[in-house]
Amino acid sequence: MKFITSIKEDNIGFLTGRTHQMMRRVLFQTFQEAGYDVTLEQWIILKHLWYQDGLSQQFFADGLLKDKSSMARLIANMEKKNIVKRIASKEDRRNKLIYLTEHGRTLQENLQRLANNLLKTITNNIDTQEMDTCKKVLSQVFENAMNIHKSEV
Amino acid sequence: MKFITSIKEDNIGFLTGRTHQMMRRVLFQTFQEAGYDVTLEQWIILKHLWYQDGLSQQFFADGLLKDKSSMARLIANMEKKNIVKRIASKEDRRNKLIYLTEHGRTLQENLQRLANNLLKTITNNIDTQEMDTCKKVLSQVFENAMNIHKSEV
DNA sequence: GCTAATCGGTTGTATATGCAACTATATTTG
DNA sequence: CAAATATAGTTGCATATACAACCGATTAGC
Repeated sequence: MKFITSIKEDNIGFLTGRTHQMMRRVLFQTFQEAGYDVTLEQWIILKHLWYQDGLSQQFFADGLLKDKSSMARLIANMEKKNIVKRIASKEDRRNKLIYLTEHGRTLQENLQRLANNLLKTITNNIDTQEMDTCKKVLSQVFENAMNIHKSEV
Repeated sequence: MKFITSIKEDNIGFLTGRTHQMMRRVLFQTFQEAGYDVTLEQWIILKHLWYQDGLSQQFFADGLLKDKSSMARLIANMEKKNIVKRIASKEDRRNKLIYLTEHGRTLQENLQRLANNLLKTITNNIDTQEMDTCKKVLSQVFENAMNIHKSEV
């Protein structure tokens, strides 16, 4: 895919979108080339499951700010790939709790390594101070946007 | 949609994704509430068409770093809404040139105003210097990611 | 000039996402 | 306690995205 410089934008919205999209692609590509069919979104879920599993779909939907239907399908795809399994909670049968499968657990080490290396490569030539500023600004922009989002409900 | 603080990440990839997603939603919501059924992606195309139309799908695909099939469907959706029309080029009959419809042209003033106001609100409390640093870092991250992307082709 | 390679676009398949409507299961309330 | 309300999840529909396979038009190479 070629990059033609004709189209330029420098507003923060465009830059976050473009950067996110490219990072998303590169991460997926990195996983694929290592033989793992795992998307960025699945990987984010996995990271949390490695830390703690047995949480509900709704928990992830709330925590990651996605619609519950988006989360349902994301998890369904992961179940299809035998990375996770869903088990209805006995305390509250509405909840479906997400657990790693054996296979899902084995992915941790390699995916983590691949992702860490990639992040290192991608942020290698960037000043730490400036990166922190960037993160701070992004967090503030995010919060501002979320406040509008909420207030318009 | 509630925000549960249980899930925290502070790596640049997660932050750009989350921020982009929220800005995308809020922009769409703002347009919708003003009576315009226009997505962020459609709006980006529109901005360039207002500047210059009669360009091919492939031009936009290259310039915005999307697959040509993604662009084809994005433009098709805009055509369905009668915002743009596609006309095969006479010089090179492979090219489909994108033109604004009358209706598409009338959107400019209001959408631009809505988007500008939104951006102002969202970046209101952010230091200009820090915003510039943020943009610089995002651009660098983007380029780094793109170099990996290209190199792995 | 003819064949091969390239290019622009479309379509099928897959993933991610959100809204709305719906089901089933709690919880709240009168 | 029964009825109303709230919650978790699923499904239909719509959008955006990418890859692969394909078609038709154009260009390159011999």
